[in-house]
Amino acid sequence: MDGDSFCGEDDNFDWGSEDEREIENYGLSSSSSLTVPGAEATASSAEASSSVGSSGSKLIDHFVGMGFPEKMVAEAIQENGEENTDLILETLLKCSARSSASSSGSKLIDHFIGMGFDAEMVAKAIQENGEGNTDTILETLLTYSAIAKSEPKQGNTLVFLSRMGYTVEEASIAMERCGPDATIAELTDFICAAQMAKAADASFPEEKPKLKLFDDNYPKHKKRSYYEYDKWKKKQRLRLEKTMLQGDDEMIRLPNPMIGFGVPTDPAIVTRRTLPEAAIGPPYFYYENVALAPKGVWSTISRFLYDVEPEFVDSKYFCAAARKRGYVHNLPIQNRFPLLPLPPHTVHEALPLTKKWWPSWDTRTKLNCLQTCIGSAKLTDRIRKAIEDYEGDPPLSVQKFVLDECRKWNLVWVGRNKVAPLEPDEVEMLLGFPRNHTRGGGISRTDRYKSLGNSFQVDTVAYHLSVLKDLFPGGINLLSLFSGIGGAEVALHRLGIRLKNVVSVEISEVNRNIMRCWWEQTNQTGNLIDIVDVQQLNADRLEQLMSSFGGFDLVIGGSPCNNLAGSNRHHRDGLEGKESSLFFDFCRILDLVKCIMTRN
DNA sequence: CTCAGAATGAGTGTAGCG
DNA sequence: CGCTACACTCATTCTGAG
Repeated sequence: MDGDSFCGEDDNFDWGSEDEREIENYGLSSSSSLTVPGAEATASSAEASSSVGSSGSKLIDHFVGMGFPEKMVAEAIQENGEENTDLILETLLKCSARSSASSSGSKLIDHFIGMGFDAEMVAKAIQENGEGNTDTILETLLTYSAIAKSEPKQGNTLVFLSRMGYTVEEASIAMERCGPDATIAELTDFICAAQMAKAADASFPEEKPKLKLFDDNYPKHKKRSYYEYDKWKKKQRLRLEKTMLQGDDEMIRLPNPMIGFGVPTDPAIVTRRTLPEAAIGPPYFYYENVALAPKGVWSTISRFLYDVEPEFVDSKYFCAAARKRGYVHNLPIQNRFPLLPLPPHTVHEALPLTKKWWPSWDTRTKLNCLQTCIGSAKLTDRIRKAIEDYEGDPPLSVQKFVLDECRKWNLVWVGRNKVAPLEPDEVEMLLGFPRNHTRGGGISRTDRYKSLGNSFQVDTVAYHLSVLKDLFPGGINLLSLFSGIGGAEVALHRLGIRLKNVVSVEISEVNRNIMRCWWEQTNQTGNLIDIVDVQQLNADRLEQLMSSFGGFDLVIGGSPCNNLAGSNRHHRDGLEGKESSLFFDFCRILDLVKCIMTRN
């Protein structure tokens, strides 16, 4: 069943190749020097690898315990020697990939049980889906376990890895090998090493390697198994190794001031940069997310986006509200220009009516980040009551209370002793959207705040995208992922860049309506295609779309920040969180677009 | 059912200071 | 350099009113 295009028929695998040696060393370096994230998992994985090799039989047990047949293990050990467990594992992976098509039902059951699912559940799932399709079996199992609330962590990890494009088999083996507490980074690196071992099977000199992707059913198996991908992963891994060896020095640090490669008011010192070769378009891409994500997240994002260094920018240099975001893109950075007219840069300029009521002891000139929730009426009432007892300035303690709340909720002064949250249209204006962009059409006030809070700051993004105007005088074809209320589209439109064909992927119906509305109101001459779910966007669909208008010039999107954002008390799970892991769909789709573009 | 209000801190980075 | 205090954060979940 498995296409296994990277696992060639050639049995004469060169175990001494350079790649292999890197893999060989990799386990050691990763377990000895990975400090963040997940020191626990590292410890357990180091323990696992040191516990084997003490005796031959123990070694066999080890691999048998991972689900490999004893005979296969024995042969692999004979072939590679006892010392090198990593090489043994590669051999086993290779062999089991080959024999997976003929795997027996009981082996399959064991396989899923080994993943932590209940035996009865597994049997049922296999019966339901047949033995052939492990993917659907897994989905069924995940559904069961989601219902049963059993093993949510493992289930999530598997879903996550599968979303990244790995097969269930690869993922589950990695999970077994790295232990239950392994971080996603460790798991992906493990899988990567295994894939590279397999990729080395394919002879190297081919010049048009990616074509294999399209001859078998890629989207069905989601396997990212082509030469360029492996090359890419190799670079990523080398970089990761380097970062781990050098410790925290290589961790991505936020710039201070957060102006990226420059802002209109503070031109950059850096005007040139050298992009990694793999990052160079077409297409151009532009990825956005919150700057203050948990540690390690931006390293991973950068690593998955061709090692491009993120550009961290605070939108307070573009408008009257802060918005600290990281942008990973391969756009030129010379000759940027801002949208005109320049938006107001202070609260007083943005909201002139507040100036009259603004007390001298509130020294704010900028608002904090515009979020998805607003302060309540009760809070503003408490603040009024706290202040109105005093003739002049309230005591410092009261001032502090009021200021803290004002900063936390972005309250502004709208009357004597009266503060209030921003109105939705004020948020629209601050973010660079046309007035009433999100108003009407059946959207509630709460939803407006939510959609706006999740959006781009248009002036900031437009500044970065402005370089496209000269590059594409005739307009661009745009693939907009996680479009939301259309921040990217609005930015390009305001830059005067014609939108020829826009494929917009957005799961929220109200947001799609907002976008469609804007599209029609602004008399666009191009073509807008809606897609609901990024996960529907597979190779077939992309090829079909791209063949009709000849590829995308720009792939843009900010994937969900839910599990990265500091405001999230409940599920700040990092990139492997339920929503935030959609980042890997951005990567997957960008890779596909890149592939299709280079082929044509 | 929708909608709005209220309660729910941790994680991270930074400025200041000895 | 380490320490401390402080500031800030594209949110989720529950509850009650209508």
